[in-house]
Amino acid sequence: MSVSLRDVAKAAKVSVGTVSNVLNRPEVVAPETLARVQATIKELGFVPNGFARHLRSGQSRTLGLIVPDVANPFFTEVARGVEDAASKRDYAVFLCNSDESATKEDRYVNVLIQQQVRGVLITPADMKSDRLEVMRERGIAVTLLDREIKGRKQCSVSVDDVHGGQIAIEYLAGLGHKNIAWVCGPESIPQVADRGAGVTKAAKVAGAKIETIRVPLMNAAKGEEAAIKILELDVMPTAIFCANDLLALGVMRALIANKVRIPEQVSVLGYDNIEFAPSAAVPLSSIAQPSYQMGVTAADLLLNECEDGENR
Amino acid sequence: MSVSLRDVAKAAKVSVGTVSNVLNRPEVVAPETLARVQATIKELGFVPNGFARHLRSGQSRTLGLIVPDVANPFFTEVARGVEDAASKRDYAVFLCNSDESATKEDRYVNVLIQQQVRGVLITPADMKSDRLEVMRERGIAVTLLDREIKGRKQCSVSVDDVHGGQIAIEYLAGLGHKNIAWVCGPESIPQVADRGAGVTKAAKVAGAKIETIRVPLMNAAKGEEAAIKILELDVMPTAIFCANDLLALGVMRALIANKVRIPEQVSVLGYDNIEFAPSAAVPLSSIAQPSYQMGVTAADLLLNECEDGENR
DNA sequence: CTTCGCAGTTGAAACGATTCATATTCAATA
DNA sequence: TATTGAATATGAATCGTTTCAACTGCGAAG
Repeated sequence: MSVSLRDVAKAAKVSVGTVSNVLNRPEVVAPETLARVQATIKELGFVPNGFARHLRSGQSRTLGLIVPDVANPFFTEVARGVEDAASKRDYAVFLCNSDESATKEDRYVNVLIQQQVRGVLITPADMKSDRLEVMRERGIAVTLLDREIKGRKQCSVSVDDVHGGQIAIEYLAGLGHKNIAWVCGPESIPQVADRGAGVTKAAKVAGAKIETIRVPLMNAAKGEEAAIKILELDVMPTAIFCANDLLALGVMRALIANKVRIPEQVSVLGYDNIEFAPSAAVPLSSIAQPSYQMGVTAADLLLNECEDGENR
Repeated sequence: MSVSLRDVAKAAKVSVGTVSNVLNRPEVVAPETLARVQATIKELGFVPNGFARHLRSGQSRTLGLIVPDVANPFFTEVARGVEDAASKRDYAVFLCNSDESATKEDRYVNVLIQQQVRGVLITPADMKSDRLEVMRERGIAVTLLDREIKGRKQCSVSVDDVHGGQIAIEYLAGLGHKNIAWVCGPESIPQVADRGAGVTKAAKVAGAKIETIRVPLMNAAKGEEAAIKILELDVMPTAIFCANDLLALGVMRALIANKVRIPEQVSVLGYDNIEFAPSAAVPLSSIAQPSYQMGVTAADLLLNECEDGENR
């Protein structure tokens, strides 16, 4: 059915080895042979079989990218960065969605191993598993995205979330706010914990009072709930800092429904600066993360590791 | 380095054929042999090499999904649907982002052919190319997503956009609106053209007057521009229907900035019902598309085609 | 007139699975 | 006891590439 390298060789009256050279090391083939073989390839519409191609060397030109939520604009931005960087170096990317579920994550890790990906970029759903170890052992390079494991030799790309939390509070304190609500998710998410640490640290320096409102999930609906809790406080804060933009959008929605004017009566600050933040009816201020750049950096780091290993 | 089927065979003291059977046709293997081999597989951490695996049969268990924009929530929803349906049938999905560029699309089609995907779901950037033909010839099943090609035998999944446009106008007319603005993108996008046709048709029936505002791109910034144009009209419409939610969000933002109250003074209706529509500070009404379901349906359709071909 | 080196080319072996015709075992039947 | 057949297990051939040692010409050096 499909045209094989052998067919090309026969049609161009050369050996299979020569056709392979035309594909992979054109500089060693005599110019006229090269031209003739290339013409034949085009004529027959030959596309090399990726399976067989790297079966021998055991090396593909594909990467895996496992994110906890493709629907989160933050991660789609990261994915674009990864994809662009990979494309530039002629790699293709398998984008996988773990939905924060360890089970799905395991499934995908397995699929990626079967597909013999060269490396994997992952934001792991949990930090305990030995998944990463398993991949390492198979010689698959792994880079962590937006999550870090202390005490392990392991590439990772993440931003300084402690610093991010600090920036936020410093910004609000600079506007004169002394009474700030901090709306966040579970402490178990490292980013939340880090941003929280930054908040505490900066609040102490600025002499601001922080009221922490913790919700179990970081989406708009939970943001609304958080806003209700804030409205019930004895002393209404003058500013609200949310651990991500979805929370912030929910908070704003509930506040507006309760006739609270933003930003006149209360300021709201988000985190991530997703594409929709400025598109909200009341534009949301937000701490930006260099999401696209994180993707690019992570992919480059990973590919460097892959190709380093090659020359050893 | 990596554990091969042969290693497992040796360790379990059976032949390679038996190990292969354990993997693919466990019912023909004697229970105790089965157990022993499975134990060995687990012990050695063996994961079959996908390349070699389907080299023989020429059939992988992977699909490709090419969308014009992963950052668009509509497409991420579709992607989730595709992924879930594929997972259920034990297929993995390569998610590719063409950015509406024919060049990137070509690149990905090639990558997918090399990866020997079983089938491809695609929302083609342009309708002229012979990409689809090329894949067909190689025996790769193709299903169109949200775009249709007339006069070709070709599976496709899309919603009736003419009907969608009609529904929108009927809804607004039912609320008493007789003077409606239709904010849309270029006529060259089939969905826009179809929705426009529905708008015209329903307006005639309802006796409503339609003012068409056309912008070159369908994002929030262009929505703002459209709103400015609407404010400059001699007769201000009482309702605005936008070709997608991003446009609608932009329109709402500009209206609010100009002290127009929604929905008291003017109603705004979007299309797609993206996740952020209800999260906007003024919740946006929107014509829903069954995006997730479209993904599921398309994937099932494609897989049926793939597996049909198998039994011929 | 050898010998050497170089550029180009060749084709068999290898990669790691699946497949399938063949072999083995063992119990039931003649 | 001999024959048959069902249930299992075997292992060589195969898929489409890459790799690499060996080969072929051929001009230059000795």
